[in-house]
Amino acid sequence: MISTKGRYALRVMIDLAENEKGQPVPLKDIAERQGISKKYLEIIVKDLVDGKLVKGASGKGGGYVLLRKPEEYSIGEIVELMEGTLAPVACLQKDAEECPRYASCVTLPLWQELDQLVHDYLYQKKLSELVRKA
Amino acid sequence: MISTKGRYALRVMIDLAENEKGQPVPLKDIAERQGISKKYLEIIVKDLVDGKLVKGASGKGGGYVLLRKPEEYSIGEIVELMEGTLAPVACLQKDAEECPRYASCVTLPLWQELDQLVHDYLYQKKLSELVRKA
DNA sequence: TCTTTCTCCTATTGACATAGTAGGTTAAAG
DNA sequence: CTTTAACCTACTATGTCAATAGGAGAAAGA
Repeated sequence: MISTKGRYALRVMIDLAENEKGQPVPLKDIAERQGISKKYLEIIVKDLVDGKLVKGASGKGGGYVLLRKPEEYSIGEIVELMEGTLAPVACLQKDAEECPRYASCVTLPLWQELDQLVHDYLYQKKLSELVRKA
Repeated sequence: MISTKGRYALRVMIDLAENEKGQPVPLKDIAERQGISKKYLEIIVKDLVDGKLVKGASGKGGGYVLLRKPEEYSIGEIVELMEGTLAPVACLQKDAEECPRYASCVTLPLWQELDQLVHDYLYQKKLSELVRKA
């Protein structure tokens, strides 16, 4: 299940794509438009900055800006950054400890196929597809 | 992310399909074969009984039996029973409180499509496809 | 009948994640 | 040099996960 962090982050990215007119977009404005506490958004946007998806500008006239064009962001990378993983089961996570049943596991192919399905869907989908054009 | 409950339940169902020879299969045997604590499996199997996926028989010679043929169980119904939902986001759960952004939500179609994708994949897949034939 | 072998039931627990809140400090523009 | 905004550290309530513990009740075989 995708948490608020992943869902809110996506809405922030969409908001940035919709409202950035060359100028940085202040978090306060995003919080108001989206109806999400600014304090909580700070945590989320920090992750987006650390993940190199957006850039922050301090001071008056500051705010956040996208680093690429909306069509160059996949939904998958946004969500995966926030959630840590898209894997449907623990054993398919990147840092998963090796499962002793790995070689004989009957259910593994099922989870792998599901993982692939979700991954493909979310990485093929671009941010630009969710942006309401003004 | 699918929890141990869902994954273990699936393994129990597979174990039942593989080892049931007209006789009930004791939980002790399943626990040993699968390397899962019998105590924990009791919780899981109780959910399977309540969900009418298996039947329990008390007393000596007792154990658990499938109520249908393996090809008549979809993986989806097993996992969904254990997890409560397959929905990727809270607002798509059956008992979800109505979201005030429902009508205008830009991300909703994305989650709906993802939900459909996962649902279709897991419901089309049958238990019989995971059973090792002796 | 009595013992064994099972299922079935209630309660508890440690660890961790989620979804925030609170209160400040630093950076930059005007 | 004041305003505005990002940035940083810490804290906390609540809930879920993944079990464990200790039995009671049901049914079959000796």
